[in-house]
Amino acid sequence: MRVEDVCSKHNLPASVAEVLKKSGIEELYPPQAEAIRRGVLNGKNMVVAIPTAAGKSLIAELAMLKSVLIDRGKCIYIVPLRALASEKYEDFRQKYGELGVRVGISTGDFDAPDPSLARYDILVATSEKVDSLLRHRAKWLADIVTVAVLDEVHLINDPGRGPTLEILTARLRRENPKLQILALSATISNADEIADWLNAEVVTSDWRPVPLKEGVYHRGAVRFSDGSERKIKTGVKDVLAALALDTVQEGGQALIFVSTRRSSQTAAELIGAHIQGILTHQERRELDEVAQRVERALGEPTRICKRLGACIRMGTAFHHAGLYHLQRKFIEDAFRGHLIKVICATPTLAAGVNLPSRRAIVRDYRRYDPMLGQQFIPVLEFRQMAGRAGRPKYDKYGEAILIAKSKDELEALFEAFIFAKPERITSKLASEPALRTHILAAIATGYARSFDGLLDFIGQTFFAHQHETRAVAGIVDRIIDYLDREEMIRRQGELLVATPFGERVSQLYIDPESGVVLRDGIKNISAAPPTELGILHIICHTPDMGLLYLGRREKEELERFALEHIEEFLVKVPDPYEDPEKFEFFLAELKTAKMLQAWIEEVDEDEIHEEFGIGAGDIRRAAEVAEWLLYSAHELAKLFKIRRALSPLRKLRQRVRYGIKEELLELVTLSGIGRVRGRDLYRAGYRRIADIRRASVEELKRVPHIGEEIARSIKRQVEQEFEESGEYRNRV
DNA sequence: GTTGGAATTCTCTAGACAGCATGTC
DNA sequence: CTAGAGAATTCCAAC
Repeated sequence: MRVEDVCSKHNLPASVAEVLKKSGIEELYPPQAEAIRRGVLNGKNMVVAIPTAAGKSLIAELAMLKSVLIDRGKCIYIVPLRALASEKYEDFRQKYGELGVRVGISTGDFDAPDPSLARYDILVATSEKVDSLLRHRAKWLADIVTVAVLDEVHLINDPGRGPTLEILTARLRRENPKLQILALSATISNADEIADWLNAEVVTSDWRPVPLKEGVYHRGAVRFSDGSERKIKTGVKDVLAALALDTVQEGGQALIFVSTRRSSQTAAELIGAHIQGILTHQERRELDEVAQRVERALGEPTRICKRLGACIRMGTAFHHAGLYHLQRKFIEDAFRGHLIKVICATPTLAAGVNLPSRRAIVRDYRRYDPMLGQQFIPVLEFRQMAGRAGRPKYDKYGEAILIAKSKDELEALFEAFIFAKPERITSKLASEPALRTHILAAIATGYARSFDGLLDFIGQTFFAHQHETRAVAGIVDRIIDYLDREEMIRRQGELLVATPFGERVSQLYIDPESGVVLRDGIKNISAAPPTELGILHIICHTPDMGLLYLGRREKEELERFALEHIEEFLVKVPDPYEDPEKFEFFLAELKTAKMLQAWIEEVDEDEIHEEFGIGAGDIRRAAEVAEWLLYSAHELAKLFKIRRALSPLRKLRQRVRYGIKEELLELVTLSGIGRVRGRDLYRAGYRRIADIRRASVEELKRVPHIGEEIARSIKRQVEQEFEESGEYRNRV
């Protein structure tokens, strides 16, 4: 089926076909053609469950273009990751911008100036962001959407985030019954069940644009499921290095999936030692540039940065969430550019951005679970890793390889992964934390106003499709009691109404439990001003804050530390003997709070890495969440009129945001000035905005990390400020 | 004593969404 | 209760 014919048949302008032709798309893939035949362009709902890279997105794109260009419709494209959102946003804008289609993006870290759909035809957003938008302007947004795309719907299976996806889908549909829903999924075994729920057609297929050979390595050879075999004879002893080298020698690349960050690092180093030798001079030079960029991604290179740099110079890299996101991006780009030959990654890469490779090696197909020990990873996850194999246009076929250590294991791996059916997706909505949040939101937005209304609302979710709605009646009842008791809602006869507290908690997008913790914490601030540690601990006590891993040897010291600071905590410290488990949690909270404190004391990232066992990426992520919670605490303090708490919370929020001591707060209000440059300026004697106003651009340029551009920019800013008000802000 | 390597014991374990108001290094 | 990789530590032989 040709794109051109599809366009003319469905009244799409010929320019659409031209635009797609430019991206190399003229002929539709079989699953895409199937979707057209089943009526995606006639407004049919559709579930598309096909492998990665089999062209799911284009199906949705055609449907969106039809809606936008012909019916003046508005579309939202919902993804599970920010990185995916920006990838889609760039892609859509680049491809369809010239058709006059206005594309916007809205995620927590990157928001269009006005994410209202009025300005855009297609809005790309994360599911939580869409949920949040619905909470702020419920009806209006849902009203105007004509096409909603749920990318990676199999995320419904995720206990933490799946419920959000169900809820927002149910809300969008109820608000606009004519809404066209397109659900895109990896191959799963119950796509039909989801289709049934959405009243949709199903397209399932195993078809791939680049054929995939799946096999298991054992004793010097890979046995593929099609019966073929490939001997690995590189002369290298280490199996992993041999498998990588084998494909690199023939001009391919390899992605290697391991289960821990540590493994990814050691594997990248080990393989690098073998790859290094076959790099050309040109490649070495370019790799060195990449390595330098990675090392300079954040101020002074830390130990991890240097290790990563060393790997990159050998043509390999490790990739995990401990890295700073820019570093990850550099690595991904260099791999796409065929420069980096091998990436050793944790599962980050399996579900992340598009990054194909000729060979995908799954070394660790087990993962540790604190409850259950080592467990096989889900087939679905293996499929996503394997699906990365095969670069369109470059490789004749892709190879996905598991590594067996014995003959028995060889057979077992074929059974457990290669021939196995992917799991069934099940709703995780019936969990208390998930329902707590969404029930409050439903009441706060007036979407449901009674017990029956709530059940009715839950009745439209995937959960109700898989179970009886009544199965959650008990939990719903308990949650209503809880919300009532904590004064987030009030009962007026049968009617349920949100209090201002409940409403604010719902809009802040925090867990109701977090709202309670923050409220009680700040109410405990007595006459004496709270300490940094006390506030940071409250933040970490909240279920929204992820906690750092508590090492065995750290406990004693933390316990001592807790005792020394026992006066500062704003909650009752649990008794280690009465409730050891709770006490463990407390220590983990304390460790996390200490880490944030180190961050705002401007402790070297390298030192934080050493002491707390986390990388730059982890620090930023924790700081980001903490900042959001500090803002929330501040808002609640306003609501409850706890004046004493306002200023400390405001200051701390800014400090956590930038990772700075209080003395830099003023400098950091300048755009372009953050943790590093702020400290450099301060050290050079520029401690206040007034100092900068007195300095010349030439003088400022002498400060480290400040060049012509930045110097001019901050000069401009301070002068402007002067003109505007005659004095500058003292406030934070 | 020192050194280098093997053997043994010990330790630790993936990922990443959200507010708000504008810009990190 | 579960498992395996990698780091840390101990052990031991050869000098």
